[in-house]
Amino acid sequence: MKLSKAFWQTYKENPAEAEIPSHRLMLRAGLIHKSAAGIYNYLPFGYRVVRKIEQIVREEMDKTGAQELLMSVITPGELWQESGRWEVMGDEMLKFKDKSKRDLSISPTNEEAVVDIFRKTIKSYKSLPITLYQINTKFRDEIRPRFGLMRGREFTMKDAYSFHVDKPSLDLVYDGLFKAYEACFNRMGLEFIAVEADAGNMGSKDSKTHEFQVIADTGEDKIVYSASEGLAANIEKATTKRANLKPQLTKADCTEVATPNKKSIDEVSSFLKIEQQHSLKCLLFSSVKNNEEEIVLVVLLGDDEINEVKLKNYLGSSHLTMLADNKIESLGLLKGFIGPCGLPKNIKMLVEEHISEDAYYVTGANKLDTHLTGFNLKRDCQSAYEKVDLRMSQDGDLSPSGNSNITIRKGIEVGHIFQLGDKYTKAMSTTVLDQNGKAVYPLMGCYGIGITRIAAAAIEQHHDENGIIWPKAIAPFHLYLTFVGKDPEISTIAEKYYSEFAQKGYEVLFDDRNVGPGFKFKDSELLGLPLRIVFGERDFKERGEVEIFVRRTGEKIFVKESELIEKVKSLYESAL
RNA sequence: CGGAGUGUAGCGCAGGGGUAGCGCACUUGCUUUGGGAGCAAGGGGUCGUUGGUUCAAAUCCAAUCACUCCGACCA
Repeated sequence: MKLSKAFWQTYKENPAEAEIPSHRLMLRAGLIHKSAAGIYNYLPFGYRVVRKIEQIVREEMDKTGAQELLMSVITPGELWQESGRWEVMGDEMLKFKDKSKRDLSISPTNEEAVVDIFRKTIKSYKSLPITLYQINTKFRDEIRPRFGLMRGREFTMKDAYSFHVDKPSLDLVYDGLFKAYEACFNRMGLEFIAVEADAGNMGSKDSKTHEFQVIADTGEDKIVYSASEGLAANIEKATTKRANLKPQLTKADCTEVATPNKKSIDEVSSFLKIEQQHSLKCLLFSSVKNNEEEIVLVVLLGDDEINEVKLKNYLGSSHLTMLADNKIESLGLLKGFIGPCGLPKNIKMLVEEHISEDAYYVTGANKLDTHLTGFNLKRDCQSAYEKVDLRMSQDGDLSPSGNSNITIRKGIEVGHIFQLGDKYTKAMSTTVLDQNGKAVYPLMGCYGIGITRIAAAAIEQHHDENGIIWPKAIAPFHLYLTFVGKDPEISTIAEKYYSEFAQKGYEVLFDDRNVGPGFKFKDSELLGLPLRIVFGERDFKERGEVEIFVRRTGEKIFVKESELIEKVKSLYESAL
């Protein structure tokens, strides 16, 4: 590609709308344009990256025996009504009507559509297992789209669905796709971790589910990680042990103390001069399950945070929110002085596992400006309670065995695989005949990769102050080639090598623009191709040397013209 | 949806009742070629939209829309 003919424009200034590196750099490097909030146009150079990512995913999927198809972007409403998700998906699903008032949606995901295709074709266990996948546009009307391609509303996803007669078959395919995902992200040169995840409302409780997280500081997910124990889990799911826990075991009477206007754990503990871990934090939640509301009191150590995902899973609630202030008041409780004693009857009480039944704590007295000291759960609490793991893991925690420290890293979720069980086949009355001629609901797995999000994640992980540093497998071109100087001889020889490299199979971006060298260098570094080759009047005419610049290391290597092709070959092959 | 903020040229911004501005980008010419060049000449705007106040509104007021950021969602 000759740059003088390319549809490409870079920007010197940072766009005001972009906050994180990938978004900024993709806009500055002329890869994408915003069309509306969370909706982007992919410009030619940006689309090349997307296509490369797609191609790697396609190749690895094909290797597993999965078969590619393409489902319509629009899914008829009746399929969603059949599975029961027309309502469940809520505002996230873009719904509309056609001219005959039929309900339609722009697919946020395709379980319903693929089950419908499946059931029209497959009738026998002999056809199973089978895995179908597509690479297609999805639309999710996110509550808050942000960070460019990182959380767009419209995005490209690879979504795969597998069908099985039994769990061993599902496990086998699941593990195969797990490995295929690892292969994809390795080929793309991404540092990632596969973590145990929360299934959300996708699968049943015993289903396996893993997320593939690209490690990056701007990631929105937290990963709890311990290499030595093979622990890697999304913080939503992770169970870890507290380090340095020193419960207050000296026997004490349960006494009321005045704590005028001291409401937070911070305020109370410093007022009473105690450690925060010797106080109890009491939080009220409203949990909705089967359309019935239940009020739940959660008791945590003072310096712990609640993990709402764990709470929601434990309660099996469909909606979970912190109880609104006016509702707390209507229960006769006082925010800031809530405690486990003297609660209204219909409140369910959950106590975090790390709270010791032998220890004495400070907690709210359910009385204005008053706390209790010397509170012991076994002795002083009248209500029944359940002990549950509900805390958010913290940096400095220990692994579940207690033998090693964990670290918390931030990640960008680029892939997620689930075992769905028979949730959708059952809901949509889809059966196949097994060996005994009996109709059974096939089990399903589903497997997503965020294609366009990967482009952003790769930049988050690989960039510097000058621009993008593409991993070579997904760079829009392999080589950037240009010349510096006015002499026509120098541009002619550069152009000759442009053809020569192209003939050898490289994708070459030839910068033949009539602009100064600084301009070319800045643009090339912003775009971030792995290698830059420069024919400079100075070096080439005086010493017959050509410069090769390695974007990732910043290294400049000078070679004789005769060695150029070999050197580029070896540098390119060894590049990440 | 709650909270905060921004809308003026393609991009980044200034201006603040009376003539629409700057830098970058763009066009033309000449010069320039190893780190986003110089000179000269140009093109480009319903100042987000609608309504109000006023002799006069980009500017004041109101409504509305869009976008960005912080919280519940997810590839």
